[in-house]
Amino acid sequence: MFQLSKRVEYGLIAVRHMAMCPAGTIVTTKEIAEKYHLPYELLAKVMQKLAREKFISSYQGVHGGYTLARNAEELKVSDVINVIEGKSAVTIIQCESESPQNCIIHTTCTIKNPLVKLQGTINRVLNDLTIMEMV
Amino acid sequence: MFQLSKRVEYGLIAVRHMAMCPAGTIVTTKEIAEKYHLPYELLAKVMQKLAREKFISSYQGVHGGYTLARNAEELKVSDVINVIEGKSAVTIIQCESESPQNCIIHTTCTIKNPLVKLQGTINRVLNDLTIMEMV
DNA sequence: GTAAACTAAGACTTAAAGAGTCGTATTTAA
DNA sequence: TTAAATACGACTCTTTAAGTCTTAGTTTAC
Repeated sequence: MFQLSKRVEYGLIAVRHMAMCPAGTIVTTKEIAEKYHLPYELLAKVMQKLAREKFISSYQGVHGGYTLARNAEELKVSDVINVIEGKSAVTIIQCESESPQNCIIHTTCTIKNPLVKLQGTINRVLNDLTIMEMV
Repeated sequence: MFQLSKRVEYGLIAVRHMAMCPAGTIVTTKEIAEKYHLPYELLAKVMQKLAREKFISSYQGVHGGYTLARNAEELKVSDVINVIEGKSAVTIIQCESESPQNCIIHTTCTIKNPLVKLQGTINRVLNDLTIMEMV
C-alpha cells in the first residue's frame, strides 16, 4: 500500500543502467528488459514516457535506442517519479492533495498537519537523491 | 500510488480523536463517523482491528464503545499503520520486501540500495511520530 | 424478559488502479 | 526491401481498496 509502482521501479532501473554506460551509448529497451528480466512491453512504455519528457533521447530505426539526455548528477529520483506517475504522485494523505476547501473534514480534522511533515521529508529525500548516487 | 489507505487515515483520525477526549471517555464508532463524515461500516472494521490488537479497549452493550488502551505518548503512528495494514505495509520497493534470494534481478540490480535509505527515513519518522503529537 | 444500542465478524459487491499483452504503424540502416 | 528498433493506443487480467450488507452476540435500561 505504500510502494513505488513497477513502472517507477523499471524507470529507475533503466535510467540507472543508462547512467552506468559510457556517455552517448545507445541502449535498447530489449537490452534492458533482458538484463533485468523486465516485461519488454511495459518497459517500452516507460521508456517512451521518459523520452517524451526529454529525460532520454530516442533514436528510431535499426540501430536505434535511447541515450540519457541529462547528466546523471542533475537527474533526480523525484523527476523520474513525477514523469512516470504524474505530478504529486507521492501524496501521503488524500486530503492534502485537494484544496482544503474541498475537504469535508478539513475544519475538524487536523491529522494531516503532522503527516505533512513526513510528506516534506519524503519529498526532500527524493529531491536530493540523484541518479548518479544510484550508480 | 504512494498514499496511506483510507483505513489507515480513518484509524489515525479515530485514535487521535480518542486521545483528545478526557482519559477513559467511552467513544462510539457512530460518534466518530458522524463527526468526521466517515463511512460507519468501514470505520467500524478499523475500530475492531485496533481493539483486537489492544490499541483500544472495546465495551459492548448499550453504553458501549471504545477507549484508548494506551497512552497517546506511547502510541506510534507506525503502530497504527502496522495493525491496520499488516506488517511491512510501508515498503518502498518490492524487491526489498522479499528475501534477496527470491529476487531475480537481485544480482544485477542495485537500485534499491539508495532507496533503502529513504525507506529507513520514512520508518524513522513514522516510528518517532506519536499520536500525542497529532492532538 | 424484552427492546434498544452497541460491538463483532464475515461475506459480498463495486470500483479503481496497476500490470501486462497485443496489434499496428513508423522510422531507419543495411 | 527487410530487419530491428521506437511509438502508441486498445485491450485484458489481476489485485486491492472501498464500501455495503447481513447476521450474531453483548449489555443496559425499562
